[in-house]
Amino acid sequence: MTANSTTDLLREHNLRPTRQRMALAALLFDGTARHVTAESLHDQVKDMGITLSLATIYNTLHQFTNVGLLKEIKGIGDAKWFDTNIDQHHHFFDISNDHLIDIPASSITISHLPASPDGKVIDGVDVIVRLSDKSSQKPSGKN
Amino acid sequence: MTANSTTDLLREHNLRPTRQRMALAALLFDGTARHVTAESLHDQVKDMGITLSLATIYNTLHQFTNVGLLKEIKGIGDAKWFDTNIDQHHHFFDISNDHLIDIPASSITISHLPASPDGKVIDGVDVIVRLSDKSSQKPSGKN
DNA sequence: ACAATGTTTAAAATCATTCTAAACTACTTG
DNA sequence: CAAGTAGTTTAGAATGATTTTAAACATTGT
Ligand SMILES: [Mn+2]
Ligand SMILES: [Mn+2]
Ligand SMILES: [Zn+2]
Ligand SMILES: [Zn+2]
Repeated sequence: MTANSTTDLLREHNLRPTRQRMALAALLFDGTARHVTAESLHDQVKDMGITLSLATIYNTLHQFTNVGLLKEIKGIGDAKWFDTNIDQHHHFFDISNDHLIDIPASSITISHLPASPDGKVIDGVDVIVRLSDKSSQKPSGKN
Repeated sequence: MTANSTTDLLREHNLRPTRQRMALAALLFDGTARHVTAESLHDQVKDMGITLSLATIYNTLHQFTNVGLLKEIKGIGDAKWFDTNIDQHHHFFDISNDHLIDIPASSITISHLPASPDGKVIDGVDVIVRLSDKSSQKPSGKN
């Protein structure tokens, strides 16, 4: 991704192309699916020798989310995650290394969902499939 | 639920029937399905005129979880929830009032789940169906 | 260049949760 | 019923993720 297309991306979303936002947008929107936390992103930019405050990371992640460039995922581990895949989809969550893997909404079928309570409407469905290592077996009933 | 059966319940799980644990167990294990956070439970006992510290609520919720009397639910709102329904099941989450409603695992069917990555095994599947009020429509494409 | 507005940042604040260590209570033994 | 021991409760401090504040700084339009 060129510096120029990153500038355009930001401008198209009414965000000034500051040094900080350029760095983060270049990292995030390189075309590959990414799942980051504020901390993981902070560490990633630090590793590239770029210094920017954690508050800016939070600001920027929220701004990107507000303009529809990112989606927020809650309920994974202790921190909030941000997802460059903004399509409605689900996740594998590998608890052994805190990694998220996308599951396209189309590759999962949920049937027999009970009717919503009266006056309520379904806003969305989130499926999280927890993964662990084959070796570290869950304790079974008898032992 | 009698005071005595609450005592027995605690003893069966090697927990001394203290005043605090008796009050919490009586509230939680009355046979109805309950979803609580530490704060909501704290407020509930306070309303009954019982005083006990938030640290004790946390301690007790964890102890009850450890002995299998409760199940912890993560990923709902900002706080941890504890569930008196310890069977594997799913949830409706009403975002307008922060209420959880159980969905029995048997009343939902998930098919076509992609294969787990190599060396990984499925540890569990959590489905959260977000509910909102029929009136408060989500903004649609055109308006 | 100038003003206006948007952005970044260090530092403080917030909020849920956990930890610490001292006071207290329940259970056991004599 | 002591007294001892182990388990429990609690206030308050600590933690960790996130948000807020307000002052410095950068970008944009004129
Ligand atoms: Mn960091
Ligand atoms: Mn409270
Ligand atoms: Zn994703
Ligand atoms: Zn439940």
